[in-house]
Amino acid sequence: MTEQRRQPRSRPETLARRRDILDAATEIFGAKGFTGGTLQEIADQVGMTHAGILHHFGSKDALLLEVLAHRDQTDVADLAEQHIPDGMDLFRHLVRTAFANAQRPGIVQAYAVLSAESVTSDHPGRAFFQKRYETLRGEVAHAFAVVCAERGITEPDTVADAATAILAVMDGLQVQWLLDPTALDLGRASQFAIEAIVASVLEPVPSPLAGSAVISADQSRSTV
Amino acid sequence: MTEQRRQPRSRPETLARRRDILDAATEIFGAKGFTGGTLQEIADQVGMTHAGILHHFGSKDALLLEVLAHRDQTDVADLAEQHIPDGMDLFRHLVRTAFANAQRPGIVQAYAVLSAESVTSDHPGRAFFQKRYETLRGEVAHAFAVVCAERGITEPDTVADAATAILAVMDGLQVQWLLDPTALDLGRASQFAIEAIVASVLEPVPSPLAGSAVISADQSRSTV
DNA sequence: GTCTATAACGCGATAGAC
DNA sequence: GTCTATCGCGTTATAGAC
Repeated sequence: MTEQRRQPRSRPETLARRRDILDAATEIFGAKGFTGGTLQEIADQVGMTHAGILHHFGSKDALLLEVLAHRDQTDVADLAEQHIPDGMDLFRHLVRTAFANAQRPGIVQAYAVLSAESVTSDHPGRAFFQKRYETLRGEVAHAFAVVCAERGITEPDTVADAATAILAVMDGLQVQWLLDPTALDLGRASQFAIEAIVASVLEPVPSPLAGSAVISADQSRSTV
Repeated sequence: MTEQRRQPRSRPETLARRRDILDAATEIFGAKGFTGGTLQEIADQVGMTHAGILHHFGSKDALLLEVLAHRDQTDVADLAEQHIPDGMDLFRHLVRTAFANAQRPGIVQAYAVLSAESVTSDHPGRAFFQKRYETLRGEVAHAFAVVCAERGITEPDTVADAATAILAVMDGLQVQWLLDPTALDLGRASQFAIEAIVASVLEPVPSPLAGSAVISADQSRSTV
């Protein structure tokens, strides 16, 4: 994150053309995944041939990496460069984002599909998402550190788990929502879960599951 | 779920061969996704040609559907048919499952990759995952209803959001864990999140985010 | 900078021998 | 039930005209 904007490109009209391609690629990769989407479809959408796209980006892999970088600097610009909301404001920002995401299923699907696809062997987007999650976990953990410093001490493990869990629940809710938008209210469910996690960090509750050995990794077979 | 086991197949050795193919297909589809995995790779793994696989399953799409059905009836057998843990026991079961999942990344990856891939247009596994999540949400919501009846009344929306969120956080944690197994403890983080969500249903806390308009879907640009 | 043409390959699926 | 062979198509990528 916070990469320098590289601009070694030449003509101004060329840059606009590249942006058209990036937008089309975001849509196609989001709709069909990276493996499923083809240069042909992207080319059709911007009105050129697939050879033209390869002229601009060199290869399909390189195109994906530029799509991810471009989306990130467009979408997270205000969060990463401009002003990172801190402390409790970050959690409010995340909730607002979840409500906003409900209005743009295309972008949500692109991230949901590509992030999960990236765990497959030698996927070109894997390093990007590894770094992305690492950065986001750090930002959320920092917000927890700020609010915890105001109130009391909290276990480092708890903060780490909570930060990971907040990102996880937002992602997981998106997948369920994409599969069936009528099954849940994306914003409301995200707000509920984030508040639950934040609250349990600020005021830890005794485990409601106590009363049976829970910790050991036994031979349970269910996948879920 | 709770499908009748269909056994219109003939020879006993053929059934064993089919099972070999299903296991190999689970591994390949899990490692490379449905679109990315090929019949050739699956065939190599069981020592035959791709034509042989098509003889048994007819098409690649049909093979995926049988993989999903087979995995489901194998893994969730005890949960769905035998004895569905109820009330608080279900949440304990989910936590145990998360710890157990940390010992079998292959299966975890198969579900993570295929469920996210299934949101893409006309994916053959889409209906399966829609139904799967619908069923799981129902089971978790029922567990909430049981524990709520013991203690007090809770909003239906809250129960629905909590049920969805528990499944979501388990899925989302799996993706982050697959991308970097050292970044989080899958079982511990799942337990933390599930306890936080269950606790906030049983003893609702005033929103820790209060103090600023949070609800409205504004023009936030961040994706997260 | 975009095109046409083509190379080189892999895919799923089918046909028919054994 | 498994094989070989092949069809037909789509893919990424390259070469070269304009």
